Amino acid sequence: MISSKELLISKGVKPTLQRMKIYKYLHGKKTHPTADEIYKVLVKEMPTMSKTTVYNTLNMLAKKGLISVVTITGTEVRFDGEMYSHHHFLCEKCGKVIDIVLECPVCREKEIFGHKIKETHGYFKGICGACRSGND
Amino acid sequence: MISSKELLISKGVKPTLQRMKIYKYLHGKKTHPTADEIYKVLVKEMPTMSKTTVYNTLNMLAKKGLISVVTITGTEVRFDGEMYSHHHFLCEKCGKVIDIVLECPVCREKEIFGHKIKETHGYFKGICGACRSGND
DNA sequence: ATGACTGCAAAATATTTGCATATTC
DNA sequence: GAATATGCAAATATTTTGCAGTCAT
Repeated sequence: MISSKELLISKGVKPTLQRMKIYKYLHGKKTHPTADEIYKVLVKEMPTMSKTTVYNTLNMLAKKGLISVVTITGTEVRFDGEMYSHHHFLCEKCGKVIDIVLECPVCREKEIFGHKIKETHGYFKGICGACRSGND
Repeated sequence: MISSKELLISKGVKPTLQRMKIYKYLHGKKTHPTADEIYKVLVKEMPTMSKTTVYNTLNMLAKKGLISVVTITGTEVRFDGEMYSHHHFLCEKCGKVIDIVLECPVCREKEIFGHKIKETHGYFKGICGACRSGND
């Protein structure tokens, strides 16, 4: 079991305190927070944390392949600390983004119609189970 | 062959001049413009066209199922006038959003893990054929 | 001391809202 | 003339940028 710190180092990322806090906050979390949500939580325990650093770090971690970007809502970018292949479901009622783990042949493609594929994202939109049964 | 006007009426949308212009601009177009791009084009031939109306109309048409929302970039919402099922490819180099028509078993699902699915979106990101071969 | 990182403030971008005017049935 | 639609301006939300200060090697 490799530590978060070693993981960052192995990808060539200098493990500063801010970066560790941000990465650890995302990793293993089932929610898919925005940069602003992450900032608001972390600034409480680290008052000097700035939003710029949160954005810088998230974009850098995404580029390094350590976290992934979820653009399901369109008006804001959400982040996911889990890198195994999975889809996302957005509930139109409660706004939650839920992980959907399934086999998807289309996601295995690395090239299509001459275009080189680096990332694949599958998004579903609808009403989640909890909202359907009235258990928010 | 049903006209755009009749199509809007059949979905309960009053076919005002502004709405017709916006719908016609999107429908049959292969690009996936933002609200701002649509506004900039249409305001030239119709100087009173306002951005508010463009946003209102696009959101309303999307809700009525006449156009679809493409959230592949995350920082802005794009719109697609074609409603047949297809995926999208975003080129990281030139920024183009390209339609990808393929068979996808996952897209046929109407419910998953108890969640009611209303929409499915498949997004690919990478380098498009033109950028790979240097023909921008 | 050099280069990398952080953080504040301001700018840029995208979208929504309040409200007054105009249009339609 | 009531309801609906439009349009301007202002507000809000999200993300990026410029730059000065800090930290680590």
